Amino acid sequence: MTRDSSSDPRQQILRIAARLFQQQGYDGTSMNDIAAALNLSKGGLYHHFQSKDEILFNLMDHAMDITQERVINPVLKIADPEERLRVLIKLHIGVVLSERDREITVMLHENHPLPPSLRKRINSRKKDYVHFMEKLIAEVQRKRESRGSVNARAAAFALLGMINWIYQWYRPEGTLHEKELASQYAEILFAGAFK
Amino acid sequence: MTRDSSSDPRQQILRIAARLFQQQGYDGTSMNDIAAALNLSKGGLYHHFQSKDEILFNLMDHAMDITQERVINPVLKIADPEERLRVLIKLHIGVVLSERDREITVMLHENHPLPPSLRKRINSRKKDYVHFMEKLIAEVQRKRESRGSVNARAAAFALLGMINWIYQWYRPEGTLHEKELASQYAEILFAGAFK
DNA sequence: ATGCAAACCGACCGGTCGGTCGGCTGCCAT
DNA sequence: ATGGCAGCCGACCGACCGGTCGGTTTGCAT
Repeated sequence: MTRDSSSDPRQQILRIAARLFQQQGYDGTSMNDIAAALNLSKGGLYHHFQSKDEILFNLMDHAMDITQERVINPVLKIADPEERLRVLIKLHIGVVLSERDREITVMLHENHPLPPSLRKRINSRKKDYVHFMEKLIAEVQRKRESRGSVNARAAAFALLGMINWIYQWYRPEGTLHEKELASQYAEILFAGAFK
Repeated sequence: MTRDSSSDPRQQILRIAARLFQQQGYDGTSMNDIAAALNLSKGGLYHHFQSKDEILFNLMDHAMDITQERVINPVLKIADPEERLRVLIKLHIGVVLSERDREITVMLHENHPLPPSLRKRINSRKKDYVHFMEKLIAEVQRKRESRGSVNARAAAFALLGMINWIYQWYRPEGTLHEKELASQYAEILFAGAFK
């Protein structure tokens, strides 16, 4: 198999880089750090990637792949819009909090000036996701015959903010955990905080 | 007047530094950049601040001062809890979007490893703010006799996320603007997106 | 006018960064 | 056996970084 991700050196480099970028930040992580964590020399590392920017771009692109596969695709199989939205919230939170998918928080936090063309490709994928959320919310609104007092676009950004901000404060040793967080956030979006 | 903020060189340095940090990031801005923007040499700049870290700390501390004066203090004058929460949302959004107060977004985004003691002071002020929000939400819940199905703490983090995330996507030339954003977000928190 | 401290300059330092390069090594097809 | 090439090493480069320092300018109190 030519696509074994565990042995593909590029995939492995991205995994390690994601961990380091998340822990120390993009600027705070040198190419030497990455190479050393892989038991590799810097020269050896440059055999697989042409630049640090290329690593960051592929990292972020991979983060969007993860979102596609672990959030969007599963959700698309659900027929009922309301249920679809609830599951989306749960899965999106799961991905943000996942110990494994560190690429996600790197993508959320780092807005390093990538070369414009690469930057546009990432931004475009992000926008697609917002639109997906917006349409889903609008669909639920239609089905619920809500008075339309809330703009679906604003609601999408609100939901995105709630969830994506979690990485800024979440600590595993804290009192709030993934499961309740998902149900709480869903409750807020569906009925507000004061039902 | 010894406390004229417009002529106090330290205040002016912080203002310029905030603008540069917001535009280029903390690591992407050199002490030379800051000095040049002030028509100053690097040596001259070090006459006012001992280190780059000291600038960042004072910037963040100032951001918390702004939050105190422009959000918390005005809100404390309001008697009715529900009205207090609505105004808090509006004022907090105003501060995040303010062209003038760039310190806020720098504080939101940069989590550069400050010396632990300084870091703790900032984190402590942030925590105070979360607690303030949480208590206010709990107060509204009590007054509304809500079924308590939503945890006030989770709601506080959700609200904080919605608002603080705005700087990540907001563009002045876009369709969503400050005023509607405030009313939309208040509506979502109070009654959900599907009333 | 003069003394003095705050403000400032610009050259400089050690160190680190992203990135380069010439050459070595081990595997695989022929 | 051998040619070729992906994978890798480690020494190296120029640029730039945060920070220092000795000396000069400036403005104000006396």
